[in-house]
Amino acid sequence: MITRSEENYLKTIFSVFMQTQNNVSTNEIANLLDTSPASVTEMIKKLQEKNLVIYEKYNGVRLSNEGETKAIAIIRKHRLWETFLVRKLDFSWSEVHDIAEQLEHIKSEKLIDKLDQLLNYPKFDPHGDPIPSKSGVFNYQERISIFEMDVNEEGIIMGVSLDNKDFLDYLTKLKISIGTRIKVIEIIKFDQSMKIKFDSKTEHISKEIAENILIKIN
Amino acid sequence: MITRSEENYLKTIFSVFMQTQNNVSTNEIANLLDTSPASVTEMIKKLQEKNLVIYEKYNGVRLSNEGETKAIAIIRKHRLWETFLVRKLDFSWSEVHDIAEQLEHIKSEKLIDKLDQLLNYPKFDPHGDPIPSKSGVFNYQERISIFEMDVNEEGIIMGVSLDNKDFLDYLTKLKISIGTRIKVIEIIKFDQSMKIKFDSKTEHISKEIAENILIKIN
DNA sequence: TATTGATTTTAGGCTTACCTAAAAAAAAAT
DNA sequence: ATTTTTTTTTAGGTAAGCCTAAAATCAATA
Repeated sequence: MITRSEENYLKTIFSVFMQTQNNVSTNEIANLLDTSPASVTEMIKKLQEKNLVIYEKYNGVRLSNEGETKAIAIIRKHRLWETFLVRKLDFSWSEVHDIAEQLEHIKSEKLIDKLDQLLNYPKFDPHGDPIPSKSGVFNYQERISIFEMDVNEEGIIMGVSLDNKDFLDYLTKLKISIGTRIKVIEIIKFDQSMKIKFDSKTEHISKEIAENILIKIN
Repeated sequence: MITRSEENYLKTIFSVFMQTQNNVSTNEIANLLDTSPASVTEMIKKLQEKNLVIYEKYNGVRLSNEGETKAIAIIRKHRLWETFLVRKLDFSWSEVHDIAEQLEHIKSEKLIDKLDQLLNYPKFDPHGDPIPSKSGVFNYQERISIFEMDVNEEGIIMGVSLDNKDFLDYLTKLKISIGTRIKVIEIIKFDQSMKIKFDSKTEHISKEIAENILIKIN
């Protein structure tokens, strides 16, 4: 049996490894899970005992195949629950993260299969992140941030790289959501803020905002 | 903050007290929660510290008003989730108990409110048990077991008093469900088994089965 | 290359929720 | 009314998952 805490470690190691493709450091895990490095070392040893991670002292950790399978299953559950909360219970995309953090630990394969079916086998969650299939396959979509776009370039918003309530609420206020087609009008050199056009109106967004909105280029 | 384990104790104390109207004994809680009497004593003390129970050594325990409010909220969550699983995810009534045992501990008032709304504020769960309202009010329904009925008496099935998979699967096989109108045809003195008629067919059920099917008398 | 600084691990503790065994109290039976 | 049985509590222990402080190792720089 895998505990809730172990699941959180696996999920964290998975997502950091995804981004860096490098062994994940003790400190980084500690920061992300808001715990002490000492606790992380301890837990990593336990996960190693269970053959869920590959670990060498002072050299960071990465998931074993078995650990990766488990991590993907948790991410699948998290994203399916988020999709359910938004689509069926009318939550906004800024509210669902914390609830899904709890729901992702519910143990019932059948429940997830039925949820998947109810939602008609969604490929992306409300934030535009891919939902792995039951067999663990992700439907990746090449995306870049608005910040990486040039003046006059156009794109369709495909997701966000930050799951923070204030950020998402601000996007909602601007009426920016997944599927919105945008065009870069101007880039202000001084602070790297950007003027963008969408739905026939122009808005001015900061660098921080631009960096966290992801688009697919045509 | 109230832990998952504490919630399970409150729920257990509540449901036993409901049936007996007496202080609940340490042993009984231990049996129901499949734990040792010593652990129960320990936990009860903790709940007393938190003002969730009223306890006197060697004299059993009952819930305080605050404890009762908490217990009812958990039961509400459990029964709403069961209703959701059956109605929206097509689970059978025999499958939902264990999953709801997990889901009932999810902490989000808004989630429960939205679930309640999605299900159109149900008053009874799939087993015929009342779902307390948000304010904690139960919609009681006087019920007796088939076992208490006399020959030729009729009634409508309103629920079951046992949430056991084999029992519920058997009822499903017999095509007995909530709403079914039945009539007692014969009572076999020897083993107290009963012949009952419903949907224009006659079935023979044991005492154990009859005791756990609840009807409302006309 | 030696030293400084950052990271990681070890050592020893704490809390929660369990446990068993023994003691104490209550209830039942003689 | 005393003894026996049952129930409950106390005492002392365990594992999981966290902690801090100190030691060990690694990395960076003089």
